[in-house]
Amino acid sequence: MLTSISERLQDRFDSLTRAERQLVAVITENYPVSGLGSITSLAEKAQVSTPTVARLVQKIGFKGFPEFQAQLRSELEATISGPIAKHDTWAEAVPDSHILNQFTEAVMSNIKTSIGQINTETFDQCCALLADNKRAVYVVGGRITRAMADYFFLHMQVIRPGITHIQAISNAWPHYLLNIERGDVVVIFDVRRYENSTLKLAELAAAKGAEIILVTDQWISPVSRYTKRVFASKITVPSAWDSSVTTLLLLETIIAQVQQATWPETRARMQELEAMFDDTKFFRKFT
Amino acid sequence: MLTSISERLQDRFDSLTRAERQLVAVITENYPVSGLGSITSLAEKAQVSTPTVARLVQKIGFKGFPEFQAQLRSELEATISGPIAKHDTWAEAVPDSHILNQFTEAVMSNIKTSIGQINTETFDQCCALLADNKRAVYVVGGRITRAMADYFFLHMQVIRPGITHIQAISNAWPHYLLNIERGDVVVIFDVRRYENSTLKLAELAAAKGAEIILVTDQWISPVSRYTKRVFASKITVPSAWDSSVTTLLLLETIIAQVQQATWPETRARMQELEAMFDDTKFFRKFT
DNA sequence: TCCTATTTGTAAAAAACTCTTCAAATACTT
DNA sequence: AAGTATTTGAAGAGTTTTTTACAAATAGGA
Repeated sequence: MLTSISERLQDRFDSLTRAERQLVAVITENYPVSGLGSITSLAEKAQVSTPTVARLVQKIGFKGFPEFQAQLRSELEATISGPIAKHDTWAEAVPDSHILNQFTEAVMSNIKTSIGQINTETFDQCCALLADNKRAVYVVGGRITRAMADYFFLHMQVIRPGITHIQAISNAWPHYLLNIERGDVVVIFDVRRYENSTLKLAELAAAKGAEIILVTDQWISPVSRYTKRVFASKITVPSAWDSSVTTLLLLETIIAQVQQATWPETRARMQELEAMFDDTKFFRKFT
Repeated sequence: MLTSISERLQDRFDSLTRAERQLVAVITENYPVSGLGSITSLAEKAQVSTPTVARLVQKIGFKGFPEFQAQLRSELEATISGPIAKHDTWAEAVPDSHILNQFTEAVMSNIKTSIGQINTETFDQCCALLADNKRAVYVVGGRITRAMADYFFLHMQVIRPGITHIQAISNAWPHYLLNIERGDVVVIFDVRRYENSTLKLAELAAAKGAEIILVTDQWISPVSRYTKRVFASKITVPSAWDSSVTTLLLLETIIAQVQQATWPETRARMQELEAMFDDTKFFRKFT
């Protein structure tokens, strides 16, 4: 296996010349950042000439400076990224090339990117809106996002009263709009291909003074023109389809947060539900 | 004080254009290493043109790409001299203690554990079964898993004919059973609290000689007594609720794999669907 | 539907960088 | 101390990278 650059430099240090040692000292001192600039700047910092640098990297086995730098970058990547990116933990059981691995890696990366970009203030504000029982909540899903909207609705329904699921795709949605009042919350799901009916619905809801929360993809649905509360998830994966995993993660986090905020009031609802399950014997006893 | 590049990018994210957002996603994903190569390689990775990169860095206040890179290096220097481990991408923007972080970390860990435990042979076999058009496929969801079953159904419906969604909770399911034949595939979703009707349905389906695929949680539904094809996901998170993220990831991977396996036959179906969308103008043009 | 504004990429010019050549400087040997 | 071998940097050739100018494509509005 290829050894790291700093190792190679250390190994050959004895056989190097004065100018080269000077150079190695500079590279090692602030490793590996100092090697990431231009060959010129590195030479200047070490007070040697550029040919000296070029010769050194060739000496330790690279075709040229750019190749040396590329290696440096890839080492850096390995250093910086945590165990997740390196898939050390789970790659062992599954061959790298298997789709399970490829897919999981892509999803992990999507999650990291998307969650990192979320503004926590926006997040907290949205949760506060959803936890406010005085505001009615409407959940709007489209063709693709139907399942996500349904999942969100299902949980929120247990947590709080006054929640309604609107299928933006159906003909019935204008009727729901009649009930929307100023201050109500409308959670809109819209990913590519963005749906015209959803956009129209958003426009009307905004006109009625509703607070709109938009859950969308990295390309951002045009619904965003009616609200500042936007959650954009990265959804591209090695598949003919887009991934909803990041979106689901976001939803579950929102659910957890709202649940926590409303716990005192929700507690009773939850217990009632539990009791109902026990009575009906609809479910098996929790194992 | 000068703000960091990733901050600058995220601050202005809303006001950026499509190509620029693509670019930001790539930069952020493997930050900051991806920005340390040439402008050309960065542009290629993000699938945008080099001028787009040049324009973006100017937009966020640099004279040119080299200056941008210099700043990136100096940030890196500051980061590296400190604890490297702290550098997780999402940890920068989100305080450690925030629920977004706790939740994401828990989910990541669930994913790692669950995907690692999957037997690739079982996985491949299941995909092969689902890709076989000669077998009818039935998808069975319960109360909690309804949304997951629906999501799976929605995608499979596009990929292949002969797929049916059964709500195990409804009264209608015995009728569906009549149609099940030897060799048909029944995909059953069952997480705690395991539902009696689902178990009964599995028993009957097994008696008719159906191939059962079970998607369940870490405690494994009793349906497992009727099949060896079991996918168990870890679903515990810091919440009053269980997480479905890992399950969804599994489903999407199966969808991707089946899609790939049946591509030649599916291609036509997909194109027809696309054409329909274009005709109906139901959706907006993909941005 | 057409028109305007914006966005995006192509292509070529400008700039920067990398590498090679060669001669001067240095170190080493006899 | 002189000769030889090695090391080093200046300079420029050749390459790549960055930037700019402009035209095509796209989106949004009338």
